[in-house]
Amino acid sequence: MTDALDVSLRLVRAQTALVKRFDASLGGLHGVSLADFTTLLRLGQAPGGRMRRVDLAEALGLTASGVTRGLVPLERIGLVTRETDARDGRVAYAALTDTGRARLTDMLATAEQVAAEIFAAPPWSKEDIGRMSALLTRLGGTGLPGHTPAP
Amino acid sequence: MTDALDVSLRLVRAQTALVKRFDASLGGLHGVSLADFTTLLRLGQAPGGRMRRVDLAEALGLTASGVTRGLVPLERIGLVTRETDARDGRVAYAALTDTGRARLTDMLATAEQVAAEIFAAPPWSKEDIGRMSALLTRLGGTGLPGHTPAP
DNA sequence: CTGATATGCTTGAGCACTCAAGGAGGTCGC
DNA sequence: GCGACCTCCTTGAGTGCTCAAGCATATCAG
Repeated sequence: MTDALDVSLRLVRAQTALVKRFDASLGGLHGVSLADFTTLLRLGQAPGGRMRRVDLAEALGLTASGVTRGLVPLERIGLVTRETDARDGRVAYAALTDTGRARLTDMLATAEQVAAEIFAAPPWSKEDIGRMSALLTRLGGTGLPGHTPAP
Repeated sequence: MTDALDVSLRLVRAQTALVKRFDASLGGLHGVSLADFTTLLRLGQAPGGRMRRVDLAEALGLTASGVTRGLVPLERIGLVTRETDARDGRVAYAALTDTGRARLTDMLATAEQVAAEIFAAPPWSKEDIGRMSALLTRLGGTGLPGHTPAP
C-alpha cells in the first residue's frame, strides 16, 4: 500500500475518533453535537451573526437539505432564528440569537479545551500543527476561511 | 480560535471531501464505497483472508452491529462469505472469497491512484506525509497496524 | 406581459451508522 | 450438572446525513 493511501485511511479513521471526543464533551456540557457547534461557530463568524442558508451549507460542506434539517433543533432550543429577506422572498437567513451567541462562547471554550487536550498528548510542535493545517486546507476543498500565511 | 481547534475542524472537513472522492472512483469503477473497500482491505491483510466479525469491527473502528450491516451487501454480491468456527459456536468469520480477493486487487489500484492524485496536488514532501501519518495515528486511537518507524 | 430558466429552500425516501436489548453459545465455581 | 456470568452476534429504533423531486420566487428575453 502506498503512503498516500495509508495516510488517507488514517485520516478517515482519525476523524471518527476526534468527532466522538468533541461530541462527548460538547454534548455533556452543552447538549449539542460537534456539527451543531460548527454551525453556530460559522454563524458567529459571519457579519451580523447571520447567513443565508445556502451559504451556510457551503461553509459547512453540507447540502442545503442537511442545513435545513440540522437547524431545526437549534431553532427549537432558541439558539438560532429564521429571518427573511425583504428584497428576495426566496432566501431565509439563519441568525444567531443573543442566547445563541452567549452559549456559543461557552461552547467555544469547551471545544478549545478538547482540542488542546487532543494535541497536547503527542509531542508535536506548533509548526507541525501548522503544516498539518495547511495540508488539510488543501484536502478539504473550498469552504474554510483559508488561514493564508503572510508572504 | 486556537490552532488546535482550527486544525481539528479542518480535519473533519477534509475527511468528508476525501471520502467523497474515494466513493466516486470506487463506486464508479467497482460499485463499492470507501467503507466497503476498507473492510475488504482489512480482510485481505488478515491471515487466511478472514477475521472474526468482532475483530473486524475493532479494526475498522465500528461497532459490531455496523459490521453486521455493512457485510450484508458484500456477502450478497459474493465478495465475502460467512464461515463458522467448529470450536466456538458463537463466532462467525467474515472471509474474502476468491472473487473478493481478485476484485480487491483492482480496487486497491484504484484507491492508490486516487490517493496519489489527492496528494500530488499540494507540493508536500514524503516526510510531510509521514509526519502527518504519525500524528493521525495518535489521533485515531487504536485499530490501525501502526506504521512504527525504524528506530 | 408572458414564458423559460435559474435560485433558495423544504420534503420524502433511503442509507450507514449508533445504542440498547436480546438470543445463542461458552466458561467457571461449586 | 447447574446456575451465574461472559462473549459474539443480530435486530429494532433512532439519528444525521444524502439525493431527487417539488414549490415559490426571481430574472430575463421577446
